[in-house]
Amino acid sequence: MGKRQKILDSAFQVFGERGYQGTTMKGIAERAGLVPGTLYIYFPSKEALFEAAVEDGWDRFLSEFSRAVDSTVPLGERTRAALDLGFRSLKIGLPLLQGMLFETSQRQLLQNKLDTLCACLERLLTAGSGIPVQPPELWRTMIRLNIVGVLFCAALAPAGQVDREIGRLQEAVERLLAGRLQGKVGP
Amino acid sequence: MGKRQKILDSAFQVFGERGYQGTTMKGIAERAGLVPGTLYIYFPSKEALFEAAVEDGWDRFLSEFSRAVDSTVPLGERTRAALDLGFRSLKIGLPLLQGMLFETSQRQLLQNKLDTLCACLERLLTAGSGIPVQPPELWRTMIRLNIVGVLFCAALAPAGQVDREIGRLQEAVERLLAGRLQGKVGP
Amino acid sequence: MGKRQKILDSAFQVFGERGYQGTTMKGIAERAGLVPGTLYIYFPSKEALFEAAVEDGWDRFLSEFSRAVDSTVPLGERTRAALDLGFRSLKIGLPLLQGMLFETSQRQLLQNKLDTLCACLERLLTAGSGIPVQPPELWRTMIRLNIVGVLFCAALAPAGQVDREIGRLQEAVERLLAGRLQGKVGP
Amino acid sequence: MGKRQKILDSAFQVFGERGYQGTTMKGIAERAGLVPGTLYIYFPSKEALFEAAVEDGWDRFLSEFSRAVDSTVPLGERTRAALDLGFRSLKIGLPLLQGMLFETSQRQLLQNKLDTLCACLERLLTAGSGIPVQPPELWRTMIRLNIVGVLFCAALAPAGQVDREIGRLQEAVERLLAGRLQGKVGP
DNA sequence: TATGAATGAGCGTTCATTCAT
DNA sequence: GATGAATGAACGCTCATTCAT
Repeated sequence: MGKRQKILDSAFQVFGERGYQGTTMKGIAERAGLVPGTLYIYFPSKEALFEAAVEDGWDRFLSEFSRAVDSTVPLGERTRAALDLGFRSLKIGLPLLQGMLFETSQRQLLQNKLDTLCACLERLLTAGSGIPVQPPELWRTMIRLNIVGVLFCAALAPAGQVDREIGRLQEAVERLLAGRLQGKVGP
Repeated sequence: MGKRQKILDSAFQVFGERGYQGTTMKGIAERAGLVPGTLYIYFPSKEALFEAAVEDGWDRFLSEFSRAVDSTVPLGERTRAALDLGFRSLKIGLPLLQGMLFETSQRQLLQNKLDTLCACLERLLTAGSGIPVQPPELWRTMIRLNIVGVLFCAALAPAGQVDREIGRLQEAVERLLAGRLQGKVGP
Repeated sequence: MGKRQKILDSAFQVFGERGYQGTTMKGIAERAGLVPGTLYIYFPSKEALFEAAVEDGWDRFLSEFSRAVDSTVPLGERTRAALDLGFRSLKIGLPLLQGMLFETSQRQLLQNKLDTLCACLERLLTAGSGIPVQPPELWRTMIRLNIVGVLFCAALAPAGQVDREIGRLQEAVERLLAGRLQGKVGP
Repeated sequence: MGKRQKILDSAFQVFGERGYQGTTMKGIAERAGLVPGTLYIYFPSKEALFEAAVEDGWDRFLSEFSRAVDSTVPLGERTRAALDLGFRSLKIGLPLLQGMLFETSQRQLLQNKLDTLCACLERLLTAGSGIPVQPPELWRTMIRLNIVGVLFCAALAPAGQVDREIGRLQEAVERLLAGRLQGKVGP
C-alpha cells in the first residue's frame, strides 16, 4: 500500500479514537510505523491531514450514495438500496465519523457533509409522493433529525455493540419509512 | 455565590464555548475572576472540573425532568410539561452540551447521562398505552434515536439560528407524538 | 535583581553571541537559570524579547547621547563629552550590538536606531560651523559612513582585542574631527 | 556550467537573500533545479557550502582587486581603477555580502577576507607618499573604518536605493582621498 | 551520479499542575 | 484560602542530513 494511503488510514483511525484535538501527529505517525516528520512529506499540516482523511472517507460515500439515490430503478428498490448502502457505509466509516462528529473545531466541515447527505435523502423521500409533511421546512427538520440521530447513536455505541446498534437503527428507520411510504405516519 | 459554584459556572460556559481540549484552566479562571492555581483548591484536575460541571448542569436537569415525568398529573399534560421543560432546558444548557457532545474523550460520561434521559422518556411514553412498537428493544432504539437527533441537531445549529432550530425540532417531535398518542399531544 | 531584568540581560548576551536566528529560547533561559517556558511569562515571543533587549540597551544610550549632544555647554566640550559617552557606551553595549548588527531579519530595527544616532551626530557636527561639505546629502553620507564603520569595526573585533580596537577607533575619529573642526577637538 | 558551480551560484544568491540561518538546503537546491540530497555530493555540509560560496565570490574579487592595486600604471590612475573596480564589484556582490556580513556565526570568515582587502588598500594608499598618518596602526584603523563603513552602509541600504547609496559612498570616498592625495584623485 | 523518502534532533510555544509565600 | 511565579512535558512543525535505489 502507498505510504500516503497508509498515513490516511492511520489518521482515519486515530482521529476517530481521540478526536481532532486529542490526536497528535506523533500518534498518527506511530500507528503508521513512521516518525512525525514523515507525515509532513505528504500533508502540510495536521489540519490538512484531517481534512484529507475526512474527504477520503466521506466523499467516497456521498458520491456513491447520491448515485444510488438518483438511479433509475423503481422507487421502492431504490430506497432499500440507498438505505442498505448507507448503513453498510456507516459500519465501515464509523471510526472517522466519530473523530469528525465529536469535534467542535471541525464543526463546519461536518455541517457541509451533513447538508449534502440531507439533500440526497430529501430527494429520495420526496420522490413520487411529494412532501408528506407540511410545511416543507418541518419535513426537512424531520429528515435531518433522523439522520443526525442515526449517525450519533451509532457513533456513541460502545465498541463491542456497534454492529448490533446499527442493525437496530436500520430496522427502526425501515419501520418508519414503511409507514411514511404508505402514506401513513406512525404505526 | 460560593466560589466553587462560580468556578463551576465559568467552566460550564467555557467548556461549552471551546470544547474540552480547547479550554484552558487559565480561561476558566479568568472568567471566574481568579487565577488558575485557585481552581485546584476546589477541583483536583481539569478532568474532574469538567465532570463536575457536566454533572452540575446535567443532573440538575435530569432530576427536574424525572420529577415532571413521574408526577401524578394526567398523561397528556404530563407529556406536554415534560417536553416543554426538555426543550426549554435545551436552550439554556446548549453551551455545555456542545462542549460535552463533541468530545471523544468524554464519551462515556455522555453515555451515562443519555441513558438516564432515555429511561425517563421511556417511562413517559410507555405510560398508559404500553409499548407501542415491538420488540421493546426497537422501541427503545427509536426513542434514543430521536433524543440523540434532537440534541445534536440543536448542538450543530449555527450560532444565530439555535432558537429557531430548537423550535422546529420541538414541533417535529410534537407531531410525531401526536400521531403516536392519537392527538393527545400537540396542537 | 528582578527576574525580568535577569532575562533581559541573558537575552542581551546570548543574542549578542549568536545572533537572532542562532539564539534559542532555551539558550537564553539556561543563561538565566530558568526553563524556556518561564520566558513566556515575561515576554510573549522570541521576537518581543529581542526587541525588548534592543530597546533596553539602545534606547537608554540614545536618550543619554542626545542629551549630551543637545546640552548647552560650549561646542568643543560638548563634542568631546558626546564622543566619550559614545565610545564608552560602545564598550558596554557591544554584545547586543553584535546580535543586532548581524541579523538580516532585524535590519529594520537597526536602521531605525541608526537613523536616530546619525541625526544626533548631524546636529552636533553641524552646530556652529554649518555644513562643511556640500551637498548636504554627501555630508550626511560621510557621517553615516563613519558611524557605521565604527560600530561594525568594533563589533567585528576579536574578543580579546575589543577595548584596544575601540580605543583606536576613538582616536581615529578624534583626529578626523580635529581636522574638520579646526583643532577644537582631539589632542 | 558544471553542477558544482551551479550550486555555488544558487548558494551565493540564496544566502545573500536570506542570510545563513534563514537559508535552507532545500532552498538552494530548488534554485539550482536539484534536490537537497544532491548538494551533499559536492559539499559535505551547509557550513561548507556557505564557506565555498563566500570564497568563490570574495576571492574572485580579491584577486582581481589586488591585480589592479599592484599593477604598474601610474598611482593616480591605479587608484581610480581600483576604486572603480571596488564599487562596481560591490554592486554585483552585494547579495552575498549581506548574507555574510549579517551572520554572527560566520564572523571569522568575514574577518579573514576583510583583512586581505585592508592590506590591499594599505598598499595602494601608502604607495608613493608613505604613511600619511602616524602611528601606522592608526592609519590602518582609518582605512579599515572606511572599508567597513562602506560595505555595511551599502549592505544596510533599503532594497530600492542600493545603487544611489553606493554612488554616494563612492563620491564620499573619492573626496576623502582627494584631500589626502592632494587632488590626484576625484573630480 | 542523482534521487526522493525518511529520519531525528531541535525549534518556538502552550499549558496543566505545583508550591512557596 | 488564594496567589503568581515557575515548571516540565508535550505540542505542531522544520530541516540538515542520510541512504537505498
